[in-house]
Amino acid sequence: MLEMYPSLALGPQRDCYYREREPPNHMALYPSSCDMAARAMPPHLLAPPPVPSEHASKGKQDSVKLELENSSLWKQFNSIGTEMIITKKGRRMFPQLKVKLSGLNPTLRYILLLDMVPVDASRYRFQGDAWQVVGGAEARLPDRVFIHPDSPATGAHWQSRNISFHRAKLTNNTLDTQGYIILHSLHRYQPRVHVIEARDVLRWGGGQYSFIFPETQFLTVTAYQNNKITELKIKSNPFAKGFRDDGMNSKRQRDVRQKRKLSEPLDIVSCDPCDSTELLPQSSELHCLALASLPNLPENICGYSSDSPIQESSPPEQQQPALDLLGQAFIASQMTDIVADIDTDMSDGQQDESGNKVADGLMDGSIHLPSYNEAYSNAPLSSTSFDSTPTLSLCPPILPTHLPPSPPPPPLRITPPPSTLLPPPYLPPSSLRPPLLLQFSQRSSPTLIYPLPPPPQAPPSADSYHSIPPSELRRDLASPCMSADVAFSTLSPSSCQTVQLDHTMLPDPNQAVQVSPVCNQAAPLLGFNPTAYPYTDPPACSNVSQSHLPSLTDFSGHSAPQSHPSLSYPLPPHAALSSLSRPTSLTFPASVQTWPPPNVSSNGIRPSLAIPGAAQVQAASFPLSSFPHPQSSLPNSAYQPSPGSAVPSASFPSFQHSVSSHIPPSLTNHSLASTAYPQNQTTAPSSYPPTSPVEIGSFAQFNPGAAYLPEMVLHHPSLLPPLGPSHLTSSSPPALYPPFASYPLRLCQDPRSSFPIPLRHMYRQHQHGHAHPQGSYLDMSGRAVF
DNA sequence: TCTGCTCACACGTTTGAAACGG
DNA sequence: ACCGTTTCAAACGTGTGAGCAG
Repeated sequence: MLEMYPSLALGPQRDCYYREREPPNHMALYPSSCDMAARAMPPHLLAPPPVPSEHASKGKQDSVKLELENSSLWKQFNSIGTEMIITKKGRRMFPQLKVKLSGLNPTLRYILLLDMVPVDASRYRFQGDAWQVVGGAEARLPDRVFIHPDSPATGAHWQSRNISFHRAKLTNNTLDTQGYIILHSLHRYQPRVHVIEARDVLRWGGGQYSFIFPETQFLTVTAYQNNKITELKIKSNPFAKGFRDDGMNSKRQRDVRQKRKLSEPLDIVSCDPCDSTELLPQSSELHCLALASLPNLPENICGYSSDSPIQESSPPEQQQPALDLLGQAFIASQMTDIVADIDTDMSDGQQDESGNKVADGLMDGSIHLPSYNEAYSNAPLSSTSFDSTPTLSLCPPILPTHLPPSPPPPPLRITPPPSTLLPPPYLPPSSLRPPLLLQFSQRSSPTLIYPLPPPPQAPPSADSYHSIPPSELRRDLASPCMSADVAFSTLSPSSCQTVQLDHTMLPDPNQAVQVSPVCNQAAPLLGFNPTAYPYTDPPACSNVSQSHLPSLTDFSGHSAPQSHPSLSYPLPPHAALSSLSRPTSLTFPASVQTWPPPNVSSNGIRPSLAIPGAAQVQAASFPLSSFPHPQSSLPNSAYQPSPGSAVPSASFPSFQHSVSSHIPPSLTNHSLASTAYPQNQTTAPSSYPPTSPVEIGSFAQFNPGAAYLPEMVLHHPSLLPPLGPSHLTSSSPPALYPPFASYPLRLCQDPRSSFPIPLRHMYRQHQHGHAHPQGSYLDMSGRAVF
C-alpha cells in the first residue's frame, strides 16, 4: 500500500497520520488519537483512502502530494475556532492557504484551484465563548473557484516554490461582480485545493487531485466573535501590526487618541487655525504620544491582556522623552521590533511565515497566548488538539449512526464531454454511508463544464429546471449502467469509471486529504469494501448510457443496473434543499482553431477511448476541526452535526441541488429523498451523493451538435483561447440565467449550436471584462465573474 | 434590546513606477 | 542605452468602533 502511495509514507508526519493498516472493514482497529478530530468531522468530509490503481504504479502522478506550509498556524487558529472575516468588498484569508506541491510531472501543466465547501448545513452563533449551531444553513451561494494566478503552470513550476492562495478573497456579497468567493456569514467552510492536470490551457484532465486540510476549516463572520481569534490574527498578520500592543493603532493608542479627541477643542483653540491642517498630522501624532506618556490607562479598558510578551517588550510610552523628540524616539524604539518582525515575519515575503513563527511559538510555549486552550478544551466537543508532535496515530472511522446532518462538499469533477445534446442525468442519491468516490473519465478532449443536467427528455433550457415529475426524477437517477437511455448514450464506454470508497477511512487531519486519480482498471480497492461499493466494471460501464452519466456514476459507483442509489434518510429539518449543496460546474474556454482532434494525444493522454483522461474526483472531507459543535437546540437534534457520532452527511446534497430546481416544492423535503431514489440498492451503503459536484467536463467541440451553453464561464486570462475574427461575429448569448438568487445550474442548448458555446459566451465576457488582477475566479453556479 | 452588518477610519504592508547611479 | 538599486507614493490589507437595520 505504501509502495503504491508513497505520499502516505513520505513527507512530514502529522499528528494524526492517516494510513491504512487494516482493511477498511476493520475500522474498529483504528486508534483513537484523532478521535476528537474525527468526531468533529462530519462524515461527508471524510477523506477517501488512496485508491490503488493502474496509475499507482506509474510513478509520480500517484505520489502527488500537497503539504500545508503554514500548518502550525492553521492549527493554532483551528484550536480556537478559526474565523474569517468576509466583507462586501472582499477580504483575504488569514491565515492564508500556503501549500507545497510535490509529485507532479515537471513537464506537464497543472491548474490549481481553490474553492470553499460548506462543512455542514448549519448556521452558527458565538454564544458562551463557543460556536453553537443555531439553525439551518442559508441557501447555497454560487460556487466559485479561485484559480491560482500562475495557472496553468508546469509541475516544475508548482514544485519549485510555495504556492499561496493569499489573493483569494472572500465576500458575503451575493451580487459580487469581482469574482470573489461568495460565502455566507456564520457558516462553516472547508477550503479545498484542486490540482488539475492541464495539457494546455484548453485541455484539462488527465489527472485531478483534491486536497483538504482539516485544520483550515473556518467560520465566516463579518466581525470577529472570539477575541482570542482577534488577538491571534493581530499577532500573526503583518497587516495588523498596527493593532499590536506596541503599534500606533493598538488599543492603548486608540484610547489615547480618543482621549485626545475629547480635548481637541482645546487644541483648536490654542492653535493657529490657518496652519492647523498642515500641522495636524504631526502634531496630533506627537500629541498622541505625549498623551501616551501619561499614566497608562487601566488595562481592562482595552481588554487586552497585559501579559503579552510583545506588550511587555514594547517601550512604555511613559518613558518617552520630551515632545520634540518623542516621535522620533518612539519610532526609533519601534524600529528594532519592526525590523525584527519584518526579518522574521516577512523574510521570505510570505505573510504567513510570521504566522508560522507565531504559531510555532505558541506551540512550544515561547509565545504565550492567554489561555484559549483551556477555554476551548472545556467546550463540548471542543477543538481538535493538533499536537505538534508528529505521530502516526490513526483516526478511528466514523460510522454513521443516524441520519446525515449536513451536506457534503461538492466534488470537483472532470467529466467526459457530452456527445449528445443532453446532459447527464441527475446525480444519484446517496446511501446511509457515504462512500468516497473516484471517477475517471478517459478523455483527452478539452474540458467542458457540466452544469445541472436537465430532464433527459426535454432539451435543456432555463425553464426546464424548475419542475419535473418525480417519475422523471427516478429515471434520471437510475443507475448509470442501467439499460441505455437514448438520452444518455454517446460517450465511449471507457470514458468513465467510478470508484466508491468507504468513507470510513479517515484521513490524516494534518495531512492533506487527497483523492488520487484512478485509472480505468478494476483493481482491488484498498480502503473500500468491494462488496458495498462495487467497483465499476469497465465492460459493464461500456454501456453507453453509463459512460454518459458521469454524475450518476459518481454516486452509484455500480455497474449493475439494480444498484440504484437510494436516499433513505430524511433531510435535516433545517436543511432545506435550497440550502444544500448543489452541483457546480466549471466551464473552460476552448478554441476551435486550436482544438486538437479527439484522437490526437500526447504525453500519455489518450484519445477518447484509449486515453486516461480527466480524472473525476469526489471531494473529500475531513476530520473536522475543532469547532465546538454542541448539539443543536433545534427540535430535531438528530440532524445536528454530532461530533460524537459520525453522521453520514447528507449524501444527497448534490442530488438535492440537482433536483431541487427540477422538482415540485412538495418534493423538496424528506419525502423527496426517500422517493427520488427508490431503486434497489443492493450494494447498500454505496452511493454517496455527497455533494454538489463541480464538474469539469470535456468540450464537445468535436460534436457540434452537443453545444452546451454553460452559464458559468471561466474567464481566466491565461485560459482564454485565442479567438479568431469568426468568433467576434457571434452575438452575445442571451441572458439565459437569472441573477443570483436561485443559482440554478443548467446546461442550455445553444441555438447556435455550430459554435462552441462556451467559447462564445466566454469571449463575450472577455470582451467586456478583464482579468481579475488578483487571480481568477470561477463562478461555478453560472455567472461570469469577470 | 439584541444581533449582525456596513462603513469610515487609522495604521501598516505591499507594490510598482520614477529617480538615480554605475 | 541598459541594468540594478533606491525612493516614494498610491493602493491595498487589517481590525476597530460607531451607526444602522431587522
